[in-house]
Amino acid sequence: MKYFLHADLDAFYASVEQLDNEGYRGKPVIVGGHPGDRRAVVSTASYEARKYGVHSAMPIARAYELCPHGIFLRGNMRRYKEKSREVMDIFSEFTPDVRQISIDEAFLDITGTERLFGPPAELARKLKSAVRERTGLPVSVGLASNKYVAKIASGMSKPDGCFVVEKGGEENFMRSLPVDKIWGAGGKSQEKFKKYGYKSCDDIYKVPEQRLCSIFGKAFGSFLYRAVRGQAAASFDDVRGSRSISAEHTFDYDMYDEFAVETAIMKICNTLMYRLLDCRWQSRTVCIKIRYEDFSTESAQETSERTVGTMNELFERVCALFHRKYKRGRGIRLIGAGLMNLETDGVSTGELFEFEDERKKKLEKCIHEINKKFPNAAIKKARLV
DNA sequence: TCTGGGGTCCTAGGACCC
DNA sequence: TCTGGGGTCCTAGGACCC
Repeated sequence: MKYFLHADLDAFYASVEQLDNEGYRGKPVIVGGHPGDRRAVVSTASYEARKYGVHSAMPIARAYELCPHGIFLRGNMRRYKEKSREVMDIFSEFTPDVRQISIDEAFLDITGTERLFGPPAELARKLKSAVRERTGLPVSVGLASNKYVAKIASGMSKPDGCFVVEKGGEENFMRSLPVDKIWGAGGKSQEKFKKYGYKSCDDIYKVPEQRLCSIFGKAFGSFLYRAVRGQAAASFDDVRGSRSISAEHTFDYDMYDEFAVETAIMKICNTLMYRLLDCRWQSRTVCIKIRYEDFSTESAQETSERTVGTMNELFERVCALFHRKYKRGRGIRLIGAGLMNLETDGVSTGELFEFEDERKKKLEKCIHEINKKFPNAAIKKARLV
């Protein structure tokens, strides 16, 4: 019988800030931007800030209205990644099977660890105090016989808690919950639940799988059927296949100047290319994303025979897509680009790099290495300065 | 108060092949 | 003269997560 623990750091970015700055402790900390940062949103709000109604994804301007005396910070990803690493390392001391699913949470397969750490609840207690003592961070924990229920359980235990779902109790546990606790059912699905009169998971439990599938589509219908029964989601344990990387930029003001948009695209391609070099993957598919002033969003992608070799090539391909897709005269709110269907490097598609390309490729690698070693030197294309 | 950035997965339709 | 069914790949858009 399998047993899983889901660990989730509480208000992670805000907690790190409070750890690093004594003056922030016990105060409402809001990470995401400064008041006055146009179009910024809340990334994380400390529990003190949540009391004022501030929450993730809320515009900073709104958060400032609700909590004008709050401490507003832009955040420091490098520091958060560092703390995340420390925590994940501690998790690894409890089981070799740690699956990190985001910067601040992970699943631990703790099947068969009883002899070392005692029963699951005891292990959870030890894990929580190890994280607290060695990193200073609070973590919430959920325990159950599958990952899905463990995840829901940790949510119930927040903040700084531990929630155990006993073996065999998964179904009753799920049925007792309101539909807004279903992980994987967001705003659109909640609206649909309302429309059909589903208030609790038990309401959904009573609906036949076929009917759920006809209402919500095949995959999501089956997912719901299993979820309210406390069963593991099928898609949960498998290895992910295709991967992608992307970068985007929201302009402070809607942009009408195509040259300026191209410059933004160049910056984005620059970032993407270096990230591609870092992860040592390859891609033949590039994509563009345009969000207009009315928030409507369009995207286009194109797959070619050739893998993307240089920053210039990427830039040209993304620009071509942009000009094909862009509806002239409309204000652009956001521009983004990405590389999809990443394949492992080395299984090279035998591209015929011309001499010049090979040379550029090497040059880009060198510049990247230098920039990594000397972050302050920042070698850039003239257009990006 | 207008709504970030970086991802994953699903769906539906079209092209193309057998 | 139009027509079937299945499989795969690609594309655009949408939902969702942290």
